[in-house]
Amino acid sequence: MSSANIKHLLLAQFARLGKALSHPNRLELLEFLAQGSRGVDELAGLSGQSVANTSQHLQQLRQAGLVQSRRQGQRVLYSLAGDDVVALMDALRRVARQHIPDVDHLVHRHLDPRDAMEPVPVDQLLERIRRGEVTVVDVRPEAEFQAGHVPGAINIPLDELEARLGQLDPGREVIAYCRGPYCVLAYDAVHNLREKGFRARRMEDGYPEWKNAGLPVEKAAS
Amino acid sequence: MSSANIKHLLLAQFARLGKALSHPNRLELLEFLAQGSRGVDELAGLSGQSVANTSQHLQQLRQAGLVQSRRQGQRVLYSLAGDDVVALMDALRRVARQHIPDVDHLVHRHLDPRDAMEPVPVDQLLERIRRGEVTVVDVRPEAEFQAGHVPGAINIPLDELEARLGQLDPGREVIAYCRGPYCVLAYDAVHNLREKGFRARRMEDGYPEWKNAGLPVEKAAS
DNA sequence: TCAATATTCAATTGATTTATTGAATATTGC
DNA sequence: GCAATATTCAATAAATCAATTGAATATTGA
Repeated sequence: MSSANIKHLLLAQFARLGKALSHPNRLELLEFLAQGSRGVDELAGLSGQSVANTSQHLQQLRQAGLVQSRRQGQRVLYSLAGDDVVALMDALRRVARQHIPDVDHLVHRHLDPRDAMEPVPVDQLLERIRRGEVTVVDVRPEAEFQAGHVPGAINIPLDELEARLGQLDPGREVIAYCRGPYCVLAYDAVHNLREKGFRARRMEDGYPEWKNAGLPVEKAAS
Repeated sequence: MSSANIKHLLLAQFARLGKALSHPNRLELLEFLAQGSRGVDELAGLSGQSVANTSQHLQQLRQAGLVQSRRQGQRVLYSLAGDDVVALMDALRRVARQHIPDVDHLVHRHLDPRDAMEPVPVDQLLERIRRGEVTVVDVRPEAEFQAGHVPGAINIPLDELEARLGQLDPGREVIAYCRGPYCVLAYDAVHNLREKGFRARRMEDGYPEWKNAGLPVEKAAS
């Protein structure tokens, strides 16, 4: 086999990977999976598409090598193929933010300028949690929270934030986080909390990055 | 605008990036561009496709934000949008190698096992070049060499290697490199050189990574 | 074994993508 | 201004992809 042929075979394989990343639905599935294993039905619900459609997208992701599946009883659980997939998605987001004006624009328009200036770095946060200096709020839906979350965090999905403000100590700073650096839930939460008079900041990055950094993780009792 | 809408707008933008990475021809163009600026005509020649086709792929890459173009006289010069694009391609290759059995297989089948074991790390190499301990051979085509290469390297395209063995000092170790960690030219060169009795190893990674690491670069006089 | 649940397969339709071709545009050198 | 060169645009046909629908498969619990 000639070098040129090998080169083109390799390029074809890389392109298959790119193709898997070329549909919004699949990217959304990858984002959910970055938070933990999920069944097809569950993913269909989270992404708001039909089960059959979800299944087909998942199979494309699996054929591309981005996710893997294992059977557990009646259900088939999907999960990311490895941490390097998270790194790949991160590289994708980074390029998008850097070189597509719309992306940077969309993100910035939707956040209080101070939020952008004061994200809490992940490494400092762990120490502050241990000292009990901050209230950490996970604003993702309950299902995602139960699959794994930052130790000591309490789960208040964004929808319920206003109704459950009473659970928060007004004297302590609140740190909000969600699915990742581009997840806007945390931005919205910080914005709302500040309007109510809380000191609030968002965690830089989200749960997938936290988990991926090897930091401790807490799970709901099953 | 609701958070959900923003999220889907962002996903659509990320997907556009993925789509740009979903065709082998475009990936090949990106690999050439990782070595320096090139004109459309030149890229068409290098990748062996029509000029019109090349132009259209380049425009897709530009719309996706992966490359940029500037006019210089009659020609339009294309180049990568930034270093993060190299990082993205690297993440893509890494995932492919890790999770697509064929890719790892293709790469390994084509190299002498010792080559895999003894790649020369880039950081050590610079010092050894300065001390004149090694002969560095750039096995890429001449046009790519002239656009930029490792300081002190000599250019012997793979085709000409056998005919030009006389230019190499048999007493000095030869280090071969080409376009990147997946470029097979360097593997082939090392293999051929060893058959002729030379001590030869390949440089880990290739010219784009060398340049991207901020290491010194030499260019042909223009 | 049988019904119930979860997932996958298969077939269809409409939309998108690719390579090719030839024409159109922009810049240089005369 | 005019010819020559480099690049881009526009239109086409073949190929591929996405969402929907209904059927098929596999596992659990009775």
